Amino acid sequence: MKLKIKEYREELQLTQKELAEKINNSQRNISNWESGASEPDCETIIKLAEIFDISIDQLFGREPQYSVREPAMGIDYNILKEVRNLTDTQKFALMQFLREIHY
Amino acid sequence: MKLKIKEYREELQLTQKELAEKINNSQRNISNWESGASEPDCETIIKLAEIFDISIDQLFGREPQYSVREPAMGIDYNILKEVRNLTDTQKFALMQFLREIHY
DNA sequence: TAAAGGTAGAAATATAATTACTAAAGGAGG
DNA sequence: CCTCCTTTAGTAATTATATTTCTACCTTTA
Repeated sequence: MKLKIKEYREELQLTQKELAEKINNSQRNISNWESGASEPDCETIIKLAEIFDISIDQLFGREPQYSVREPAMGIDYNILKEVRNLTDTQKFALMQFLREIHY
Repeated sequence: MKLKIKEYREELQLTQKELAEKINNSQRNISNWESGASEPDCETIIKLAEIFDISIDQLFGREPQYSVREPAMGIDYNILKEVRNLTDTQKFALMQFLREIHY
């Protein structure tokens, strides 16, 4: 069984190493899971679904289950969704804001 | 991680042995999975969800319908990278900013 | 009380996951 | 073109975990 880890990781533009750090695991394990050489345990499967903000069924490559209630979005995804809707001018303002946050 | 195998098995009024036969496995393994002593692999997890006629999320003890989202395509790479490096506190500030930015 | 069905303890074994080292592949910049 | 750097994956050793086997303990029922 090969979970759809690579697909969702790349969607978030994370490297294997970055994803590994987010779930306290090794880059090599991410590689193994993505290739199907091994499988993450159930606890890790949940972590992955949470980071990708998808259902476990989706991570397993099954049909998404359409939600009736408000989806429990992850904070990263909420931000990305907002950013996508910005105009170029607003994006410029956002970049300035990000610079201020850093320094 | 303890999957909700026992609950759904009993709902179907199956013994561990009967369930084991349905998925070509041993009674002892069912026992181990139910107690949390071990975990079934991903392929078996799918088999179980199919026999119980539930989502994998339900088998994991999550809400029947968790979250669904569209693919995050077309995000500006630089912004995405910046956002990812923020602390949680900074992310909250950013969300505030994003809400204000489009009035 | 005996017998049968259902489940789980303990220990040995088998199998799989994880790690560590490292090399290949692909880009960025000199 | 060359070199450095990043990203990913091959191999093999190690570690961890699942699985098996044998069996004992319940509970039910005749």
